[in-house]
Amino acid sequence: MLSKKAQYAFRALSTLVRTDLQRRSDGADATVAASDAPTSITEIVKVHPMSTKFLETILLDLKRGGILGSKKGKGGGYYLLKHPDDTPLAQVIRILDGPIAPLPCVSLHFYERCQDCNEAVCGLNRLMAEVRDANLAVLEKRTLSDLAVDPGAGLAGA
Amino acid sequence: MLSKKAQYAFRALSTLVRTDLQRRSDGADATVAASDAPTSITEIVKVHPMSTKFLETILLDLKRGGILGSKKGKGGGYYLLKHPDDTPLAQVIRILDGPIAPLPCVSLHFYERCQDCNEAVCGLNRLMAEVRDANLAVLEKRTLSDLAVDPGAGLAGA
DNA sequence: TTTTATCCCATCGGATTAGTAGGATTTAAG
DNA sequence: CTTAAATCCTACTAATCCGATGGGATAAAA
Repeated sequence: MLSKKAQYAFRALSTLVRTDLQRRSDGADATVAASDAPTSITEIVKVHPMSTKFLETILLDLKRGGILGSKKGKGGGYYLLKHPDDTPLAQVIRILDGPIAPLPCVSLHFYERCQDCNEAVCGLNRLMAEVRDANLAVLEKRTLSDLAVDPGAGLAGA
Repeated sequence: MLSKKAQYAFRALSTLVRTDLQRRSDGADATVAASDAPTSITEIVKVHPMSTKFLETILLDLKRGGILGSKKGKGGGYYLLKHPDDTPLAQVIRILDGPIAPLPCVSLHFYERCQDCNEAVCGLNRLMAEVRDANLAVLEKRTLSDLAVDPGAGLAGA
């Protein structure tokens, strides 16, 4: 299960994505830099009601994780460092919740050798690696862009 | 990540599965009932070193969950209620760790409505349902039998 | 100089997890 | 009938993690 941290992160990011895509279409030809249109925590909380202080630590994590940039002082806030297409959901989850794999011994980014079991011979290992791959197939393909799609378009029958 | 409980459960189950398959091939034509060949906690711990008391609570959970049967008293122990092919890994995980879905609002067996977000319109919902389905594709297909396959056979190149 | 922000660190209560303790109950065997 | 070996049951505990909060330092704009 995703932690509250990750859930809140995705909500906040959905707002940042919409802002980012707006900016890209308005200021065509990149006349406006992302760092010139940051969104403050206060603004995000207005859209997604949650603890301001808690969101603060989350956005800081995302910044340290290389997903967000920030601008301090009046008029400051956070902004996406890359195009929303270029940040897979997996990256967000790893920053806030750690491993995606169901076992440390099959984790790609947080690997730990397992005691009491020979990985080459352990049936569970192999199966959980399958689960990991199934997860990553979705989480590495889907990106921040997918968070912000307008559900009014084309989902009627889905 | 799987809890220790679930990990231990899978280890214990792998032993029970091997015993079960053995019995089925030895006593051909079902001359021996599963309840006549139970495996005690003591025996399991000999194979998989872990806290006896902790394993006790785990096997009790699996019994309450409908996966194991038990026989009390001297010579007693636990045994599989069904053919190993007929217990998907998903069932074990749900008993010990609860929901498989990454969010309560996309869980099939542990559904909870999410506050602060309209499910029909929420982008995260849709994506996490995808993740859930990817997980279940593996966890409902793979069964206890897959836990106990002999890795000596046919995995050399895998 | 004031206001509005991010940044940083420490703490805190509650929940969960992993494991323990002690005994009641059941069954087989001597 | 007694003993031994097993499951069953309830409660407890220690440690960790999670969600959240508090107080301030720093930076930038007006």
